[in-house]
Amino acid sequence: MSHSVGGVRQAQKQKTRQALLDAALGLLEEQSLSSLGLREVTRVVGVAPTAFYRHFRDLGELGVALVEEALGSLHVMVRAILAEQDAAEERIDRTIAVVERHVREHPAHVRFVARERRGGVRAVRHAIAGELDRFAAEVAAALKTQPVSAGWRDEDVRMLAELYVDRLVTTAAELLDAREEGGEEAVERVVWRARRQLRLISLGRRHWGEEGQASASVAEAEAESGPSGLSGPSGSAEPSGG
Amino acid sequence: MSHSVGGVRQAQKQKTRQALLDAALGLLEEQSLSSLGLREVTRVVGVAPTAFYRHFRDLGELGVALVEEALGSLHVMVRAILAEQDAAEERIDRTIAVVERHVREHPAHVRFVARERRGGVRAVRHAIAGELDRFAAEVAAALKTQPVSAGWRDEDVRMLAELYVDRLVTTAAELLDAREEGGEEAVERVVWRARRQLRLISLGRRHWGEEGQASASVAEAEAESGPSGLSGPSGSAEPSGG
DNA sequence: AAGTTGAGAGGACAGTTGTTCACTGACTTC
DNA sequence: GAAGTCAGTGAACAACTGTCCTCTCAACTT
Repeated sequence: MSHSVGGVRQAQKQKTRQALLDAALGLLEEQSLSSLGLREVTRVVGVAPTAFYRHFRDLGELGVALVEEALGSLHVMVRAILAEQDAAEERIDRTIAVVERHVREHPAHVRFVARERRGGVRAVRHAIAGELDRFAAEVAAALKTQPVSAGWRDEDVRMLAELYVDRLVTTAAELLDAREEGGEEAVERVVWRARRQLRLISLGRRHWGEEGQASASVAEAEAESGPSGLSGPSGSAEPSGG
Repeated sequence: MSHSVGGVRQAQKQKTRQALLDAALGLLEEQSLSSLGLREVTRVVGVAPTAFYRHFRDLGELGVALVEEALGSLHVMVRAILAEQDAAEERIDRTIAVVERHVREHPAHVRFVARERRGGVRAVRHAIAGELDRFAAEVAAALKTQPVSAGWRDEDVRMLAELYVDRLVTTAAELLDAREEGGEEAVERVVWRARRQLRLISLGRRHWGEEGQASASVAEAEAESGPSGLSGPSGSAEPSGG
């Protein structure tokens, strides 16, 4: 048993590594990553500043690790939402309930992602963007299987998924703010708004294709270029060469 | 002329104050407010660190001033969008064009708002939230005058306005990222997506009321409670007492 | 013309920061 | 059981931070 990669040694290392992550996450509740200090983190853990380097090159690297931790558990969440095959209305309620639960159980993670998504550390921004991208891809795949998506172009399903994901992240962040600054009343207001907005989006979705994609001829022209080609029918039309 | 409040004196003061704001805004392109240093700012301007205190108590106060500067000009922008009475499709194109222009002309302001909206400085977060709230109110007032909004409840117009505003802010931030990290192609992708998402929302808006507000009886019950009361019809119903 | 004001300078203060280096000693391997 | 690995230590480093105090001197007031 003691032959393969070390046992107690690596376990203890992982333990302090996790302690560093936890301490950082705690400190990040009231500041942003780019202002967080290395010593500040090690002080909370109760370890020498130099010990930090055994685990991360710098705080940016720790930040990226935090992203994985925060958004990894999120993939579990989306499965929960997409698993059930409810009607549109119940699906919205379930979705929001899951978001509420997630915010309640992982407030620091939610705050971290919301804050650092546009934060001052490039590597972390990219890590979050990448993770949310994977997230959107999952949602898109699930949306595609639903009857409402019949006849939809893949890029359109994807743009809808991205709209949903962004809305959920935003709602989670707002929910968090409301929870600790506005009280029960503010929370209810956020929930109410999120529900209605999702309802409206879902409504737009159901009527997409009827008249949403402009005229038929334009829709055809677009079908060949796609999202990466040009910006479609508009006042400021781009050349199709791209 | 020299009788009333000072002339040259106050003018010079305003000048260095503006220099401090500009310097801070520049430095904030690559870090967040909570990591910005007082000395860092004064060094760029070329004044003594202590001079800072003549204008702001601390960097948080400077941040709030930056919010006003950044979001003040934004109100002009919304007037431009809402002024024209185009058809829905052209309105979307015009809107996005205005956003693109704004991002091109005030990139640092856009980045600042996007970053500090969920940033680590409470006072600044609140300032941004307040300003975006005023902004949403303006949009709501404009939406209300449009024929499509006939029969809409005020809270629903407001929630739509907030959806639009959030989408525009997000789009501006994404546009900025794309512009300086992804090249022309990435910018076009963002524009394409934003256009489609607005289109879908606008579509949902046109069909709101047909079936969007659940059943009639429930819609009635909601009409009395409103957004601040409780969360309306859902699986996890709240008591009406609050 | 004399007196007041206040923006900014400059020095000094105690703390804090990230990073380096040689070190210890419990665990792992042979 | 000897040898080696390596997570964590502790001291020292130069650089930096925000804030305090006293000072100057141009612009203003009367």
